[in-house]
Amino acid sequence: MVLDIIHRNSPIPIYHQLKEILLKKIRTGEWQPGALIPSERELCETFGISRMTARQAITDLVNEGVCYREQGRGTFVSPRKIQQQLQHLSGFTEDIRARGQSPSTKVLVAAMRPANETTADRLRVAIGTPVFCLERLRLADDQPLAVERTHILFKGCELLADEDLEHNSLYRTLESRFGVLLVEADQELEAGLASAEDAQLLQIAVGSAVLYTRRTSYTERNQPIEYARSVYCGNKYVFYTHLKREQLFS
Amino acid sequence: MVLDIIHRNSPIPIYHQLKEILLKKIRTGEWQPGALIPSERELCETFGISRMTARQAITDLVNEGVCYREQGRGTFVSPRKIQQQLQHLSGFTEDIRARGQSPSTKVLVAAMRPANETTADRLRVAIGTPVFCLERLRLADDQPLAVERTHILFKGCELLADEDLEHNSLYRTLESRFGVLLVEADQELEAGLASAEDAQLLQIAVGSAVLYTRRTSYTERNQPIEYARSVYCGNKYVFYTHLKREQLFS
DNA sequence: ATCGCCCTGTGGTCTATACAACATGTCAAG
DNA sequence: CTTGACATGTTGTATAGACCACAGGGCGAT
Repeated sequence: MVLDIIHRNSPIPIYHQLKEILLKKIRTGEWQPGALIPSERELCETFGISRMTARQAITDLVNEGVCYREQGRGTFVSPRKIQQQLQHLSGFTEDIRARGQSPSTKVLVAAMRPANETTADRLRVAIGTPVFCLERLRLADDQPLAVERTHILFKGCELLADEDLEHNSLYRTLESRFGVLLVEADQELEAGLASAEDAQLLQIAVGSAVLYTRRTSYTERNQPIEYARSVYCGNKYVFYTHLKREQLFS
Repeated sequence: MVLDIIHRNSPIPIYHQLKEILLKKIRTGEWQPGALIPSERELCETFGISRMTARQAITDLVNEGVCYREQGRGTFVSPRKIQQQLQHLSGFTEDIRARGQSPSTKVLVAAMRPANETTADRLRVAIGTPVFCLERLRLADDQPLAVERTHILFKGCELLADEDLEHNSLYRTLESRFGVLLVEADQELEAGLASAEDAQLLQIAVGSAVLYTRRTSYTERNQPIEYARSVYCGNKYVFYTHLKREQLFS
Protein backbone atom coordinates (compact mmCIF):
# COMPACT_ATOMS: atom_id res chain seq x y z
CA MET A 1 0.00 0.00 0.00
CA VAL A 2 2.91 2.28 0.73
CA LEU A 3 4.07 2.57 -2.86
CA ASP A 4 0.71 3.60 -4.25
CA ILE A 5 0.39 7.31 -3.96
CA ILE A 6 -2.18 9.90 -4.90
CA HIS A 7 -1.00 12.74 -7.11
CA ARG A 8 -2.82 15.84 -6.01
CA ASN A 9 -1.79 18.01 -8.93
CA SER A 10 -2.69 15.42 -11.50
CA PRO A 11 -5.53 16.23 -13.87
CA ILE A 12 -6.84 12.78 -13.02
CA PRO A 13 -9.41 13.05 -10.21
CA ILE A 14 -8.30 11.70 -6.87
CA TYR A 15 -11.22 9.30 -6.62
CA HIS A 16 -10.27 7.87 -9.97
CA GLN A 17 -6.65 7.41 -8.96
CA LEU A 18 -7.77 5.60 -5.83
CA LYS A 19 -10.14 3.47 -7.85
CA GLU A 20 -7.27 2.36 -10.09
CA ILE A 21 -5.11 1.55 -7.09
CA LEU A 22 -7.81 -0.60 -5.54
CA LEU A 23 -8.61 -2.25 -8.87
CA LYS A 24 -4.97 -3.17 -9.28
CA LYS A 25 -4.89 -4.89 -5.90
CA ILE A 26 -7.91 -6.90 -6.92
CA ARG A 27 -6.82 -7.78 -10.44
CA THR A 28 -3.35 -8.87 -9.37
CA GLY A 29 -4.95 -11.13 -6.81
CA GLU A 30 -3.39 -9.34 -3.85
CA TRP A 31 -6.95 -9.02 -2.62
CA GLN A 32 -8.81 -12.24 -3.33
CA PRO A 33 -12.57 -12.52 -3.91
CA GLY A 34 -14.34 -12.30 -0.58
CA ALA A 35 -11.48 -10.38 1.03
CA LEU A 36 -12.20 -7.39 3.25
CA ILE A 37 -10.70 -4.23 1.78
CA PRO A 38 -9.54 -1.30 3.98
CA SER A 39 -12.37 0.68 5.52
CA GLU A 40 -13.28 4.08 4.13
CA ARG A 41 -11.74 5.86 7.10
CA GLU A 42 -8.60 3.79 6.81
CA LEU A 43 -8.24 4.82 3.17
CA CYS A 44 -8.70 8.50 4.11
CA GLU A 45 -5.93 8.16 6.65
CA THR A 46 -3.60 6.24 4.34
CA PHE A 47 -3.93 8.56 1.36
CA GLY A 48 -4.69 11.77 3.20
CA ILE A 49 -7.99 12.36 1.47
CA SER A 50 -11.53 13.05 2.59
CA ARG A 51 -13.85 10.20 3.37
CA MET A 52 -16.39 11.28 0.76
CA THR A 53 -13.70 11.07 -1.88
CA ALA A 54 -12.62 7.60 -0.81
CA ARG A 55 -16.27 6.68 -0.74
CA GLN A 56 -16.79 7.82 -4.30
CA ALA A 57 -14.02 5.54 -5.52
CA ILE A 58 -15.52 2.58 -3.70
CA THR A 59 -19.03 3.45 -4.85
CA ASP A 60 -17.82 3.25 -8.45
CA LEU A 61 -16.35 -0.18 -7.85
CA VAL A 62 -19.56 -1.33 -6.20
CA ASN A 63 -21.62 -0.08 -9.14
CA GLU A 64 -19.36 -1.98 -11.47
CA GLY A 65 -19.83 -5.13 -9.45
CA VAL A 66 -16.20 -5.35 -8.41
CA CYS A 67 -16.94 -4.93 -4.69
CA TYR A 68 -19.93 -5.12 -2.41
CA ARG A 69 -20.62 -3.38 0.89
CA GLU A 70 -22.10 -4.70 4.08
CA GLN A 71 -23.23 -2.11 6.53
CA GLY A 72 -21.50 -2.45 9.88
CA ARG A 73 -18.98 -4.97 8.51
CA GLY A 74 -17.03 -3.46 5.69
CA THR A 75 -16.46 -3.65 1.95
CA PHE A 76 -15.48 -6.88 0.22
CA VAL A 77 -14.14 -8.03 -3.12
CA SER A 78 -16.87 -9.60 -5.22
CA PRO A 79 -16.57 -13.24 -6.26
CA ARG A 80 -15.42 -13.79 -9.88
CA LYS A 81 -18.33 -12.70 -12.13
CA ILE A 82 -18.06 -10.00 -14.75
CA GLN A 83 -16.58 -10.97 -18.04
CA GLN A 84 -19.61 -13.15 -18.76
CA GLN A 85 -21.45 -10.53 -20.79
CA LEU A 86 -18.63 -10.09 -23.22
CA GLN A 87 -18.25 -13.74 -24.00
CA HIS A 88 -21.66 -13.94 -25.56
CA LEU A 89 -20.72 -11.54 -28.28
CA SER A 90 -17.23 -12.87 -28.68
CA GLY A 91 -18.43 -15.86 -30.67
CA PHE A 92 -17.67 -19.52 -30.63
CA THR A 93 -13.89 -19.33 -30.96
CA GLU A 94 -13.37 -17.22 -27.86
CA ASP A 95 -16.10 -19.09 -26.00
CA ILE A 96 -14.38 -22.43 -26.37
CA ARG A 97 -10.92 -21.07 -25.66
CA ALA A 98 -12.30 -19.48 -22.52
CA ARG A 99 -13.33 -22.88 -21.25
CA GLY A 100 -9.92 -24.32 -21.95
CA GLN A 101 -10.73 -26.38 -25.01
CA SER A 102 -9.35 -26.21 -28.52
CA PRO A 103 -11.83 -24.85 -31.06
CA SER A 104 -11.82 -25.86 -34.70
CA THR A 105 -14.13 -25.25 -37.61
CA LYS A 106 -15.18 -26.86 -40.84
CA VAL A 107 -16.73 -24.61 -43.44
CA LEU A 108 -19.62 -26.32 -45.20
CA VAL A 109 -20.96 -23.42 -47.23
CA ALA A 110 -19.53 -19.96 -47.93
CA ALA A 111 -21.28 -18.20 -50.80
CA MET A 112 -23.70 -15.47 -51.75
CA ARG A 113 -27.33 -16.56 -51.85
CA PRO A 114 -30.69 -14.81 -52.06
CA ALA A 115 -32.26 -14.10 -48.67
CA ASN A 116 -35.34 -16.06 -47.71
CA GLU A 117 -38.26 -14.44 -45.93
CA THR A 118 -36.97 -14.81 -42.38
CA THR A 119 -33.47 -13.65 -43.18
CA ALA A 120 -34.72 -10.71 -45.22
CA ASP A 121 -36.99 -9.70 -42.35
CA ARG A 122 -34.22 -9.90 -39.77
CA LEU A 123 -31.75 -7.97 -41.91
CA ARG A 124 -34.42 -5.46 -42.96
CA VAL A 125 -34.03 -5.91 -46.70
CA ALA A 126 -36.17 -7.23 -49.56
CA ILE A 127 -36.64 -10.96 -50.07
CA GLY A 128 -34.15 -12.28 -52.59
CA THR A 129 -31.43 -9.74 -51.76
CA PRO A 130 -28.09 -11.53 -52.11
CA VAL A 131 -26.49 -12.13 -48.70
CA PHE A 132 -23.36 -13.97 -47.70
CA CYS A 133 -24.27 -17.40 -46.35
CA LEU A 134 -21.84 -19.16 -44.10
CA GLU A 135 -22.49 -22.64 -42.76
CA ARG A 136 -19.91 -24.02 -40.38
CA LEU A 137 -19.51 -27.08 -38.23
CA ARG A 138 -17.95 -26.04 -34.92
CA LEU A 139 -15.84 -28.49 -32.94
CA ALA A 140 -14.21 -28.44 -29.54
CA ASP A 141 -11.28 -30.81 -29.10
CA ASP A 142 -12.32 -32.30 -32.46
CA GLN A 143 -15.76 -33.19 -31.17
CA PRO A 144 -18.68 -31.75 -33.16
CA LEU A 145 -20.48 -29.30 -30.95
CA ALA A 146 -22.62 -27.07 -33.10
CA VAL A 147 -23.76 -26.23 -36.59
CA GLU A 148 -23.91 -22.52 -37.28
CA ARG A 149 -25.80 -21.09 -40.23
CA THR A 150 -25.27 -17.39 -40.51
CA HIS A 151 -26.33 -14.75 -43.05
CA ILE A 152 -24.37 -11.55 -43.37
CA LEU A 153 -25.12 -8.40 -45.27
CA PHE A 154 -23.08 -5.23 -45.65
CA LYS A 155 -21.39 -3.40 -48.47
CA GLY A 156 -18.61 -5.68 -49.68
CA CYS A 157 -19.78 -8.78 -47.80
CA GLU A 158 -19.13 -10.90 -50.91
CA LEU A 159 -15.42 -10.52 -50.17
CA LEU A 160 -15.92 -12.71 -47.12
CA ALA A 161 -15.71 -15.67 -49.51
CA ASP A 162 -11.97 -14.99 -49.84
CA GLU A 163 -11.36 -15.07 -46.11
CA ASP A 164 -10.13 -18.05 -44.15
CA LEU A 165 -13.05 -18.61 -41.83
CA GLU A 166 -11.86 -22.05 -40.76
CA HIS A 167 -8.99 -20.65 -38.75
CA ASN A 168 -10.10 -17.13 -38.01
CA SER A 169 -12.95 -15.91 -35.85
CA LEU A 170 -15.77 -14.47 -37.94
CA TYR A 171 -16.23 -11.56 -35.57
CA ARG A 172 -12.54 -10.71 -35.53
CA THR A 173 -12.43 -10.89 -39.33
CA LEU A 174 -15.40 -8.57 -39.65
CA GLU A 175 -13.76 -6.16 -37.28
CA SER A 176 -10.18 -6.16 -38.50
CA ARG A 177 -10.62 -6.75 -42.24
CA PHE A 178 -13.92 -5.00 -42.91
CA GLY A 179 -14.21 -2.51 -40.07
CA VAL A 180 -17.57 -3.97 -39.08
CA LEU A 181 -18.03 -4.03 -35.32
CA LEU A 182 -20.97 -5.90 -33.85
CA VAL A 183 -21.87 -4.56 -30.43
CA GLU A 184 -25.38 -5.76 -29.69
CA ALA A 185 -27.54 -8.73 -30.47
CA ASP A 186 -31.00 -10.13 -29.87
CA GLN A 187 -30.94 -13.83 -29.28
CA GLU A 188 -33.59 -16.50 -28.89
CA LEU A 189 -32.97 -19.90 -27.34
CA GLU A 190 -35.21 -22.91 -27.64
CA ALA A 191 -34.89 -26.59 -26.86
CA GLY A 192 -35.54 -29.14 -29.59
CA LEU A 193 -34.71 -32.57 -30.95
CA ALA A 194 -31.99 -33.23 -33.49
CA SER A 195 -33.16 -33.54 -37.10
CA ALA A 196 -31.66 -36.17 -39.40
CA GLU A 197 -29.35 -33.66 -41.08
CA ASP A 198 -28.16 -32.05 -37.85
CA ALA A 199 -27.77 -35.42 -36.16
CA GLN A 200 -25.48 -36.61 -38.92
CA LEU A 201 -23.33 -33.48 -38.79
CA LEU A 202 -23.10 -33.53 -35.02
CA GLN A 203 -22.63 -37.28 -34.91
CA ILE A 204 -25.43 -37.83 -32.46
CA ALA A 205 -28.63 -39.84 -32.60
CA VAL A 206 -31.71 -38.45 -34.28
CA GLY A 207 -33.97 -37.13 -31.54
CA SER A 208 -31.13 -36.18 -29.18
CA ALA A 209 -31.54 -33.02 -27.15
CA VAL A 210 -30.30 -29.91 -28.95
CA LEU A 211 -30.43 -26.21 -28.32
CA TYR A 212 -31.56 -23.94 -31.14
CA THR A 213 -30.46 -20.34 -31.14
CA ARG A 214 -31.45 -17.53 -33.44
CA ARG A 215 -29.48 -14.35 -33.27
CA THR A 216 -29.61 -10.99 -34.95
CA SER A 217 -26.50 -8.86 -34.44
CA TYR A 218 -26.29 -5.10 -34.75
CA THR A 219 -23.60 -2.49 -35.25
CA GLU A 220 -23.20 0.63 -33.15
CA ARG A 221 -25.59 2.38 -35.50
CA ASN A 222 -28.22 -0.23 -34.68
CA GLN A 223 -28.03 -1.69 -38.16
CA PRO A 224 -28.60 -5.46 -38.41
CA ILE A 225 -25.65 -7.15 -40.09
CA GLU A 226 -25.93 -10.79 -39.16
CA TYR A 227 -28.70 -13.30 -38.72
CA ALA A 228 -27.49 -16.63 -37.38
CA ARG A 229 -29.29 -19.87 -36.64
CA SER A 230 -27.31 -22.44 -34.70
CA VAL A 231 -27.85 -25.92 -33.35
CA TYR A 232 -25.90 -26.95 -30.25
CA CYS A 233 -25.48 -30.43 -28.82
CA GLY A 234 -27.64 -30.41 -25.72
CA ASN A 235 -25.35 -32.44 -23.53
CA LYS A 236 -22.17 -30.58 -24.44
CA TYR A 237 -23.06 -26.95 -24.29
CA VAL A 238 -24.40 -24.74 -21.51
CA PHE A 239 -25.34 -21.11 -22.02
CA TYR A 240 -24.56 -18.60 -19.32
CA THR A 241 -26.23 -15.27 -18.92
CA HIS A 242 -26.07 -12.60 -16.32
CA LEU A 243 -29.36 -10.84 -15.76
CA LYS A 244 -29.76 -7.45 -14.24
CA ARG A 245 -32.88 -5.71 -13.17
CA GLU A 246 -33.46 -2.13 -14.10
CA GLN A 247 -35.62 -0.05 -11.84
CA LEU A 248 -37.43 1.73 -14.64
CA PHE A 249 -41.08 0.84 -15.16
CA SER A 250 -41.20 -1.32 -12.07
CA MET B 1 -43.54 19.87 -8.62
CA VAL B 2 -45.36 21.67 -5.82
CA LEU B 3 -47.22 18.62 -4.59
CA ASP B 4 -44.21 16.37 -4.28
CA ILE B 5 -42.69 16.87 -0.88
CA ILE B 6 -39.80 15.40 1.02
CA HIS B 7 -40.59 13.89 4.41
CA ARG B 8 -37.68 14.62 6.68
CA ASN B 9 -38.71 12.33 9.50
CA SER B 10 -39.41 9.40 7.23
CA PRO B 11 -37.23 6.33 7.61
CA ILE B 12 -36.85 6.47 3.84
CA PRO B 13 -33.69 8.38 2.93
CA ILE B 14 -34.21 11.79 1.39
CA TYR B 15 -32.21 10.95 -1.72
CA HIS B 16 -34.43 7.94 -2.26
CA GLN B 17 -37.58 9.99 -1.89
CA LEU B 18 -36.28 12.46 -4.42
CA LYS B 19 -35.35 9.65 -6.76
CA GLU B 20 -38.89 8.33 -6.64
CA ILE B 21 -40.30 11.77 -7.32
CA LEU B 22 -38.08 12.22 -10.36
CA LEU B 23 -38.78 8.70 -11.58
CA LYS B 24 -42.50 9.37 -11.36
CA LYS B 25 -42.18 12.44 -13.57
CA ILE B 26 -40.37 10.34 -16.12
CA ARG B 27 -42.62 7.32 -15.99
CA THR B 28 -45.82 9.33 -16.30
CA GLY B 29 -44.34 11.02 -19.33
CA GLU B 30 -44.38 14.47 -17.75
CA TRP B 31 -40.71 14.54 -18.62
CA GLN B 32 -40.21 12.99 -22.05
CA PRO B 33 -37.02 11.28 -23.22
CA GLY B 34 -34.45 13.91 -24.08
CA ALA B 35 -36.02 16.48 -21.76
CA LEU B 36 -33.85 18.60 -19.50
CA ILE B 37 -34.60 17.96 -15.85
CA PRO B 38 -34.13 20.62 -13.14
CA SER B 39 -30.53 21.38 -12.27
CA GLU B 40 -29.01 20.05 -9.08
CA ARG B 41 -29.00 23.50 -7.51
CA GLU B 42 -32.60 24.04 -8.53
CA LEU B 43 -33.62 20.79 -6.84
CA CYS B 44 -31.82 21.82 -3.64
CA GLU B 45 -33.75 25.06 -3.64
CA THR B 46 -37.11 23.45 -4.44
CA PHE B 47 -36.91 20.72 -1.82
CA GLY B 48 -34.73 22.48 0.72
CA ILE B 49 -32.03 19.85 0.65
CA SER B 50 -28.27 19.84 0.19
CA ARG B 51 -26.79 19.66 -3.28
CA MET B 52 -24.86 16.46 -2.48
CA THR B 53 -28.12 14.81 -1.51
CA ALA B 54 -29.87 15.87 -4.69
CA ARG B 55 -26.80 14.76 -6.57
CA GLN B 56 -26.95 11.31 -5.02
CA ALA B 57 -30.51 10.82 -6.24
CA ILE B 58 -29.55 11.85 -9.77
CA THR B 59 -26.39 9.74 -9.70
CA ASP B 60 -28.52 6.70 -8.95
CA LEU B 61 -30.76 7.43 -11.90
CA VAL B 62 -27.76 7.91 -14.15
CA ASN B 63 -26.27 4.60 -13.02
CA GLU B 64 -29.55 2.93 -13.80
CA GLY B 65 -29.55 4.39 -17.26
CA VAL B 66 -32.64 6.51 -16.66
CA CYS B 67 -30.84 9.82 -17.10
CA TYR B 68 -27.58 11.08 -18.51
CA ARG B 69 -25.53 14.15 -17.61
CA GLU B 70 -23.76 16.64 -19.83
CA GLN B 71 -21.29 18.85 -18.09
CA GLY B 72 -22.07 22.50 -18.56
CA ARG B 73 -25.52 21.76 -20.02
CA GLY B 74 -27.56 19.78 -17.55
CA THR B 75 -29.13 16.40 -16.91
CA PHE B 76 -31.49 14.80 -19.40
CA VAL B 77 -33.97 11.93 -19.55
CA SER B 78 -32.53 8.93 -21.42
CA PRO B 79 -34.21 7.64 -24.56
CA ARG B 80 -36.18 4.40 -24.06
CA LYS B 81 -34.29 1.16 -24.49
CA ILE B 82 -33.96 -0.92 -21.35
CA GLN B 83 -37.09 -2.96 -20.59
CA GLN B 84 -35.71 -6.14 -22.18
CA GLN B 85 -33.39 -6.92 -19.34
CA LEU B 86 -36.14 -6.53 -16.80
CA GLN B 87 -38.34 -9.23 -18.16
CA HIS B 88 -35.81 -11.87 -17.37
CA LEU B 89 -35.84 -11.04 -13.71
CA SER B 90 -39.53 -10.40 -13.54
CA GLY B 91 -40.31 -14.08 -13.32
CA PHE B 92 -42.82 -16.33 -14.92
CA THR B 93 -45.97 -14.41 -14.07
CA GLU B 94 -44.89 -11.21 -15.76
CA ASP B 95 -43.29 -13.11 -18.61
CA ILE B 96 -46.49 -14.87 -19.58
CA ARG B 97 -48.64 -11.79 -19.14
CA ALA B 98 -46.22 -9.92 -21.37
CA ARG B 99 -46.92 -12.36 -24.16
CA GLY B 100 -50.65 -12.00 -23.76
CA GLN B 101 -51.40 -15.31 -22.08
CA SER B 102 -52.98 -16.06 -18.75
CA PRO B 103 -50.53 -17.45 -16.20
CA SER B 104 -51.53 -19.81 -13.43
CA THR B 105 -49.65 -21.85 -10.89
CA LYS B 106 -49.98 -25.01 -8.88
CA VAL B 107 -47.87 -25.28 -5.76
CA LEU B 108 -46.49 -28.80 -5.35
CA VAL B 109 -44.14 -28.25 -2.41
CA ALA B 110 -43.72 -25.31 -0.05
CA ALA B 111 -41.72 -26.16 3.04
CA MET B 112 -38.41 -25.80 4.82
CA ARG B 113 -35.86 -28.48 3.93
CA PRO B 114 -32.14 -28.97 4.47
CA ALA B 115 -29.98 -27.70 1.61
CA ASN B 116 -28.19 -30.28 -0.52
CA GLU B 117 -24.64 -29.72 -1.72
CA THR B 118 -25.46 -27.77 -4.88
CA THR B 119 -27.98 -25.53 -3.18
CA ALA B 120 -25.70 -24.91 -0.22
CA ASP B 121 -22.87 -23.97 -2.57
CA ARG B 122 -25.01 -21.60 -4.59
CA LEU B 123 -26.44 -19.90 -1.52
CA ARG B 124 -23.05 -19.84 0.20
CA VAL B 125 -24.12 -21.67 3.36
CA ALA B 126 -23.33 -24.97 5.01
CA ILE B 127 -24.85 -28.20 3.70
CA GLY B 128 -27.97 -29.04 5.66
CA THR B 129 -28.93 -25.46 6.41
CA PRO B 130 -32.73 -25.26 6.33
CA VAL B 131 -33.94 -23.37 3.25
CA PHE B 132 -37.41 -22.71 1.93
CA CYS B 133 -38.17 -25.10 -0.92
CA LEU B 134 -40.83 -24.17 -3.40
CA GLU B 135 -41.86 -26.44 -6.23
CA ARG B 136 -44.43 -25.09 -8.62
CA LEU B 137 -46.06 -26.18 -11.86
CA ARG B 138 -46.44 -23.14 -14.09
CA LEU B 139 -49.20 -22.99 -16.68
CA ALA B 140 -50.12 -20.61 -19.46
CA ASP B 141 -53.76 -20.67 -20.55
CA ASP B 142 -54.07 -23.81 -18.38
CA GLN B 143 -51.41 -25.64 -20.36
CA PRO B 144 -48.46 -26.93 -18.32
CA LEU B 145 -45.37 -25.06 -19.41
CA ALA B 146 -42.73 -25.45 -16.77
CA VAL B 147 -41.77 -26.97 -13.44
CA GLU B 148 -39.89 -24.62 -11.19
CA ARG B 149 -37.92 -25.83 -8.18
CA THR B 150 -36.56 -22.97 -6.17
CA HIS B 151 -34.66 -22.71 -2.89
CA ILE B 152 -34.76 -19.51 -0.92
CA LEU B 153 -32.78 -18.41 2.10
CA PHE B 154 -32.99 -15.21 4.10
CA LYS B 155 -33.87 -14.23 7.62
CA GLY B 156 -37.53 -15.08 8.02
CA CYS B 157 -37.88 -17.12 4.84
CA GLU B 158 -39.88 -19.77 6.70
CA LEU B 159 -42.78 -17.29 6.71
CA LEU B 160 -43.04 -17.79 2.96
CA ALA B 161 -45.03 -20.93 3.78
CA ASP B 162 -47.92 -18.70 4.85
CA GLU B 163 -47.99 -16.76 1.59
CA ASP B 164 -50.29 -17.47 -1.33
CA LEU B 165 -47.78 -18.32 -4.00
CA GLU B 166 -50.37 -19.74 -6.38
CA HIS B 167 -51.88 -16.37 -7.13
CA ASN B 168 -49.05 -14.01 -6.33
CA SER B 169 -45.72 -13.58 -8.03
CA LEU B 170 -42.86 -14.89 -5.90
CA TYR B 171 -40.69 -11.91 -6.74
CA ARG B 172 -43.38 -9.41 -5.93
CA THR B 173 -44.09 -11.20 -2.65
CA LEU B 174 -40.43 -11.15 -1.69
CA GLU B 175 -40.30 -7.47 -2.47
CA SER B 176 -43.53 -6.21 -0.95
CA ARG B 177 -43.95 -8.55 2.04
CA PHE B 178 -40.35 -9.23 3.00
CA GLY B 179 -38.45 -6.26 1.60
CA VAL B 180 -36.19 -8.60 -0.35
CA LEU B 181 -35.34 -7.20 -3.75
CA LEU B 182 -33.56 -9.41 -6.27
CA VAL B 183 -31.69 -7.33 -8.78
CA GLU B 184 -29.20 -9.65 -10.44
CA ALA B 185 -28.92 -13.27 -11.41
CA ASP B 186 -26.60 -15.75 -13.02
CA GLN B 187 -28.43 -18.18 -15.24
CA GLU B 188 -27.44 -21.28 -17.12
CA LEU B 189 -29.49 -22.80 -19.94
CA GLU B 190 -29.15 -26.27 -21.31
CA ALA B 191 -31.17 -28.49 -23.63
CA GLY B 192 -32.27 -31.91 -22.44
CA LEU B 193 -34.90 -34.64 -22.69
CA ALA B 194 -37.88 -34.88 -20.40
CA SER B 195 -37.53 -37.30 -17.49
CA ALA B 196 -40.44 -39.50 -16.47
CA GLU B 197 -41.35 -37.25 -13.56
CA ASP B 198 -41.14 -34.01 -15.51
CA ALA B 199 -42.96 -35.53 -18.49
CA GLN B 200 -45.88 -36.50 -16.30
CA LEU B 201 -46.10 -33.06 -14.72
CA LEU B 202 -45.83 -31.29 -18.04
CA GLN B 203 -48.13 -33.77 -19.77
CA ILE B 204 -45.68 -34.49 -22.53
CA ALA B 205 -44.01 -37.68 -23.74
CA VAL B 206 -40.88 -38.95 -22.01
CA GLY B 207 -37.92 -37.88 -24.13
CA SER B 208 -39.54 -34.70 -25.42
CA ALA B 209 -37.33 -31.66 -25.82
CA VAL B 210 -37.04 -29.57 -22.68
CA LEU B 211 -34.98 -26.64 -21.60
CA TYR B 212 -33.24 -26.78 -18.24
CA THR B 213 -32.36 -23.57 -16.46
CA ARG B 214 -30.40 -23.03 -13.29
CA ARG B 215 -30.45 -19.60 -11.76
CA THR B 216 -28.86 -17.96 -8.74
CA SER B 217 -30.39 -14.62 -7.82
CA TYR B 218 -28.73 -11.87 -5.83
CA THR B 219 -29.80 -8.83 -3.84
CA GLU B 220 -28.32 -5.36 -4.20
CA ARG B 221 -25.71 -6.36 -1.66
CA ASN B 222 -24.65 -9.20 -3.90
CA GLN B 223 -26.00 -11.75 -1.49
CA PRO B 224 -27.41 -14.93 -3.07
CA ILE B 225 -31.01 -15.45 -1.98
CA GLU B 226 -32.49 -17.85 -4.47
CA TYR B 227 -31.32 -20.90 -6.36
CA ALA B 228 -33.85 -22.13 -8.90
CA ARG B 229 -33.85 -25.09 -11.25
CA SER B 230 -36.59 -25.10 -13.86
CA VAL B 231 -37.70 -27.34 -16.68
CA TYR B 232 -39.49 -25.74 -19.63
CA CYS B 233 -41.41 -27.46 -22.42
CA GLY B 234 -39.17 -27.16 -25.44
CA ASN B 235 -41.85 -26.51 -27.98
CA LYS B 236 -43.75 -23.97 -25.94
CA TYR B 237 -41.14 -21.68 -24.55
CA VAL B 238 -38.51 -19.48 -26.17
CA PHE B 239 -35.95 -17.51 -24.21
CA TYR B 240 -35.01 -14.07 -25.36
CA THR B 241 -31.83 -12.28 -24.42
CA HIS B 242 -30.30 -9.07 -25.45
CA LEU B 243 -26.53 -9.19 -25.57
CA LYS B 244 -24.30 -6.21 -25.33
CA ARG B 245 -20.60 -5.91 -25.66
CA GLU B 246 -19.00 -4.40 -22.61
CA GLN B 247 -15.81 -2.41 -22.50
CA LEU B 248 -14.83 -3.53 -19.02
CA PHE B 249 -11.15 -4.27 -18.54
CA SER B 250 -10.45 -3.31 -22.13
C1' DA C 1 -20.24 40.20 -40.13
C1' DT C 2 -16.88 37.94 -37.27
C1' DC C 3 -13.93 37.05 -33.70
C1' DG C 4 -12.89 36.72 -28.95
C1' DC C 5 -13.67 37.89 -24.12
C1' DC C 6 -16.56 37.69 -20.16
C1' DC C 7 -20.51 36.41 -17.47
C1' DT C 8 -23.63 33.02 -15.89
C1' DG C 9 -25.39 28.52 -15.15
C1' DT C 10 -24.41 23.75 -15.36
C1' DG C 11 -22.26 19.43 -13.74
C1' DG C 12 -17.46 17.57 -11.62
C1' DT C 13 -14.53 17.21 -7.74
C1' DC C 14 -13.18 17.72 -2.92
C1' DT C 15 -13.23 18.87 1.98
C1' DA C 16 -14.82 18.62 6.90
C1' DT C 17 -18.20 17.29 9.88
C1' DA C 18 -22.15 15.06 12.10
C1' DC C 19 -25.27 11.63 13.37
C1' DA C 20 -27.88 7.12 12.24
C1' DA C 21 -27.93 2.19 11.51
C1' DC C 22 -25.82 -2.04 11.95
C1' DA C 23 -22.25 -5.89 13.32
C1' DT C 24 -19.34 -7.68 16.62
C1' DG C 25 -16.80 -8.40 20.69
C1' DT C 26 -16.32 -7.45 25.74
C1' DC C 27 -17.77 -7.61 30.19
C1' DA C 28 -20.58 -7.29 34.11
C1' DA C 29 -25.02 -8.66 36.20
C1' DG C 30 -28.19 -12.18 36.81
C1' DC D 1 -23.79 -20.26 31.78
C1' DT D 2 -26.76 -16.88 29.80
C1' DT D 3 -28.33 -12.43 29.09
C1' DG D 4 -28.15 -7.69 28.30
C1' DA D 5 -25.70 -3.26 28.25
C1' DC D 6 -21.99 -1.02 26.29
C1' DA D 7 -17.94 0.25 23.44
C1' DT D 8 -16.00 0.25 19.09
C1' DG D 9 -15.71 0.08 14.25
C1' DT D 10 -18.07 -0.22 10.04
C1' DT D 11 -21.10 1.70 6.21
C1' DG D 12 -25.33 4.90 5.35
C1' DT D 13 -27.19 9.46 5.13
C1' DA D 14 -27.00 14.43 5.15
C1' DT D 15 -25.17 19.14 5.45
C1' DA D 16 -22.55 23.53 3.85
C1' DG D 17 -19.25 25.29 1.34
C1' DA D 18 -15.47 25.72 -2.02
C1' DC D 19 -13.32 25.68 -6.42
C1' DC D 20 -12.77 23.61 -11.26
C1' DA D 21 -14.26 22.59 -16.12
C1' DC D 22 -17.41 23.22 -19.63
C1' DA D 23 -21.43 25.25 -22.61
C1' DG D 24 -23.71 29.01 -24.33
C1' DG D 25 -25.28 33.64 -24.75
C1' DG D 26 -24.19 38.54 -24.86
C1' DC D 27 -21.44 42.10 -26.29
C1' DG D 28 -17.82 44.88 -27.60
C1' DA D 29 -13.64 45.35 -30.61
C1' DT D 30 -12.15 44.57 -35.01
